[in-house]
Amino acid sequence: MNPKHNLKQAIDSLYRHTHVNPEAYTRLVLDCVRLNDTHQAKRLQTHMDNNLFEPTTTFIHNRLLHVYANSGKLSDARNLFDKMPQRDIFTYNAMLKAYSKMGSVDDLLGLFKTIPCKDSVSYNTVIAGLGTRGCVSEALEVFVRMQKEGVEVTGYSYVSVLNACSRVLDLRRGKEVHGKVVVCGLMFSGFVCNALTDLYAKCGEVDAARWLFDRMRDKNVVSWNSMISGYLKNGLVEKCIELFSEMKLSGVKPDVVTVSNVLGAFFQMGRIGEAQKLFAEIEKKDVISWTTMIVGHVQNGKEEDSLVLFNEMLMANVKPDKFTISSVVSSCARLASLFYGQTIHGKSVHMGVEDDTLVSSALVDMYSKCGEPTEARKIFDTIHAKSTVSWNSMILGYAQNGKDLEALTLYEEMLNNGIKPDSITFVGVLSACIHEGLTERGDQYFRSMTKQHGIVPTLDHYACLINLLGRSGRVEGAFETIKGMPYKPDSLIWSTLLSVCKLNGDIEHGEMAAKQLFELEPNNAEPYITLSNMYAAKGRWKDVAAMRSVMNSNKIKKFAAFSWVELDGKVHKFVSEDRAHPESEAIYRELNRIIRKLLKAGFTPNKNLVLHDVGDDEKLESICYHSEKLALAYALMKKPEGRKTVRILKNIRVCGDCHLFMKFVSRIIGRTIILRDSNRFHHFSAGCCSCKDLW
DNA sequence: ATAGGGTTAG
Repeated sequence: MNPKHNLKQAIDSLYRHTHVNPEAYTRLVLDCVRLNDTHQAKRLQTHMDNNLFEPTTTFIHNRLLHVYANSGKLSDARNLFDKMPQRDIFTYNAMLKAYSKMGSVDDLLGLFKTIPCKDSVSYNTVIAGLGTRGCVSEALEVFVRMQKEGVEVTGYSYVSVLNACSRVLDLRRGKEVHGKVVVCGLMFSGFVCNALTDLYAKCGEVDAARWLFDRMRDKNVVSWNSMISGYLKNGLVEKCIELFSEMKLSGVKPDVVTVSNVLGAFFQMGRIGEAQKLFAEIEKKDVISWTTMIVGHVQNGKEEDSLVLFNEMLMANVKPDKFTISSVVSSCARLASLFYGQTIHGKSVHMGVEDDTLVSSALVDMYSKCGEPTEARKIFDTIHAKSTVSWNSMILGYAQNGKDLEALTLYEEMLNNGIKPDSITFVGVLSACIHEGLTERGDQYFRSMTKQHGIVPTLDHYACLINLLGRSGRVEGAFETIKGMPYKPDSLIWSTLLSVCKLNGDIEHGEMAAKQLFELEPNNAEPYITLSNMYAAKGRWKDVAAMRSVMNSNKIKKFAAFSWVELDGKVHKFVSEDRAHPESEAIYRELNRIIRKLLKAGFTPNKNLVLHDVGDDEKLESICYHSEKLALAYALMKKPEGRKTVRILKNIRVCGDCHLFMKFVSRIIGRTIILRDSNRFHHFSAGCCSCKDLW
């Protein structure tokens, strides 16, 4: 029947006897090895200890050690190793294996030094262990030493050392090893050739990899996978899919690794349907293929589907790991779904992965993007070994939520803790300065990047600087910055300039920025709308009309705007002037009630923010029923009582009228509103917004 | 008498 169950029963019966003959132990330990069953191995060892059984050879203990080593049970391995009366080369090699899988590099090298009679296997194990930790020079050192000491260098040695090189993309040293492989005549070994193919592919020399691949006599599934993943890593997505077709014709059966690679290729091309079809065809779906599906959906803006997939994965009894959890957490972040985010947070705690860098920073990001910087901070404070990534997530979280001074304080704290800031850190720091209007301080931070931290500013940082200068009225300075950049300005730079021009009513520079954007992104309606609104603000209706006719003749469509709210775990989506919701009538009644209340309190809709120069009544109509207002009305209607915060999400930037509207609602109706638009967070409370009216 | 070390995917 079930071999694992049989083993358990055999060991159960062992426990009913006190005297056991050595052959029985030998038989059982071999079963433990065959099934790699650490649990039964431990029970077996306990039984031997309890009965003071002292084996005459090292064999049984060595096999137990091997089971522990192979399943990463480092402490069990170490305990057994420490109390073994005699040790031979098999003992040492098994312990080396345990360290190379789990322990520190120091432990690994420390043990290696003490081994009295190292053989080829000892060397190969250490080289492999060093390689998986990215210690290439150490791995190479051991490799050289083994040659000097006359230990036999085998295919195993070459594969391990090549793997070390490819892990850190060290092609120069990899090529030296390649030379040695040729001299030794090991080019016909499949393992060695696969490792070489992988090395060249990973290091960006796809053609060299393909050359080797084409000359391989017996390509196995790993050969194909190495080449397919090489194409994918180098962005040759079509080649990757093409080779997959060739593979199917070759008669080598694709496995779950092949499919995971090809899935990645389909997702990169947005061919989601094909990815789903391919995924459905794999019989044995593992964590990685599920996670690839989840990540692929998130990358293609299908966050809800990624959560559905996550559920299906759990139903299929595949255990998620830290990669899965961090990607579903970021799915929740992008959806700003506090409900699911908290559920998955709970799951991560249960799994014990919440302290992992990947997971914890995703959690900090999730709570921040749900407008909960205080919760984010709680997570941040529990992280044991905070990495640059952890600090970055929290600094950015504060900055996104209008807690700009907290962001800057945290940055100073980061420096005091001796953590090195990186390029991302400064995006957070600079945007905090922008919103606080700290022009001088921001400028200093910008200069400190190169001077004190050796970080080359990217276009993102220049965009922050332009924002910083522009918002303090120095549009000319912002423009000079663009001219002085070591890069060609991209659309981000020009749209940043355009937005500060709008703030300053600087039509001259605004037109210049818009003109660049028209060329860089001919289908983007944003610059047309912004420029048009700038003209409208100055009453230049002729120019407004001209903009509209250009948009019409070039068939430029506004990006569909929508907002959504999450109520009791269900997402409700609205578009402008939406009548599709089943409770539409009630929603409009509620919204009109709110509008009347606000008008009495002095709210004046800002009619200049409408693109079309239509009649005033019509303007009012189209502006009053923007999607975020409908979402707000729905949320207030469904949750009228209590002081609960209303959270609304919007896929594009909030307009000035809606912003003013929300401020009024927070004061007159007395509810806190968190509105996340495509750009940042707006916390409305008592008539004020955390963005300080700059966005 | 028995035993060990290596390649591919997020």
